[in-house]
Amino acid sequence: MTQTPTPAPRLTEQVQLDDLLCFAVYSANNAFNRFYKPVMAELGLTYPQFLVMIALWEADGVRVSHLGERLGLESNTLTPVLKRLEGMGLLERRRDKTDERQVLLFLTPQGRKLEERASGLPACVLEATGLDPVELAGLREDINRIRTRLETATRR
Amino acid sequence: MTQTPTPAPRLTEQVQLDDLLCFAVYSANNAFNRFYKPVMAELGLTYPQFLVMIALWEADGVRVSHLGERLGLESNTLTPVLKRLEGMGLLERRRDKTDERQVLLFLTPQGRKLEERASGLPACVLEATGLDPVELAGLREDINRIRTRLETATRR
DNA sequence: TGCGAATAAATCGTACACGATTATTTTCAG
DNA sequence: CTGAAAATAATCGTGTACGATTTATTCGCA
Repeated sequence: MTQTPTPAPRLTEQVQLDDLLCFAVYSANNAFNRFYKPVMAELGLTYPQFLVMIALWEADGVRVSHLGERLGLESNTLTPVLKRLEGMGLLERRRDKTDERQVLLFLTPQGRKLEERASGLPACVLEATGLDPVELAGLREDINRIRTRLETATRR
Repeated sequence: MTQTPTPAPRLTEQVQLDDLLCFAVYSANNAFNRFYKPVMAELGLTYPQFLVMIALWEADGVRVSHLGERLGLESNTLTPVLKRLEGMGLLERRRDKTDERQVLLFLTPQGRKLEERASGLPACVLEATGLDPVELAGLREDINRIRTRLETATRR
């Protein structure tokens, strides 16, 4: 009846790299980055800068922390990006007069104008992925569900 | 009959940030990073370092470029990571005697030993995502399909 | 054989991401 | 009314990603 505890099986006996959802997401994110790079270059933006601009095209005059909630980022990441976008003349960072702790983000006319030049992008990406919009929406929801689960599993 | 060409609709009228598959993937990747960070810290690794180790647990003695194909990365990204892992004593970088251009990667005993300490991880992640293995496999395949499509759409 | 092309990895500069800390301003309890 | 706590953004250091270039080595072929 004496029994040595069965050792946990080796990790690589349990899963291969290609079995890991996290690796699929990691690789897909890198692939999106590479795909977007030349497209974004025409706009003079990086991919994360583009995400910031989309958020501001939707609604500007918001606080840095608000933008951060929208993008899932904090000021340590956003501040340098926002300064670069400001340096390009696409937005303005103004301290809120009624609460000087806060910084509000306003698009410049030039920043608004950029939206026109980006209008062809959704179709372009849709074509690259080769998915019909319904499939795409389903996949997006599945991925968002995972993200939510990970977030609740992370904070403790 | 004279007709001004209809202007392309504003990008943010076509899509919201949350409609974008790329943003879902971007956020999910960040979420995975954050989820893994404290777990990886126990192993003394970062998340990308962990991916490298998995690849090497599966097969070591390989070239840098081979590892790069496996991970979808190139030497400009891998070399610094590999040097850190070598500095930690987890692997060795040896120039191939028969072709001095190539660098071969060998796990040290310590590098192999680390695999044991990581054996609990797959279960841990499975629990965090809350998916059953079948769903997870389906989602993984969908994401990989997108990645492949993006890659072929990127090279030109 | 020798030399230009090809291959493999490393190096360099820029731009995120993020934990930890800091600086500034506001809030609020006593 | 005041000083400690909270809120907000910025700063700093480390570690990826990646385009462009560089260095070292091997290959191919005239």
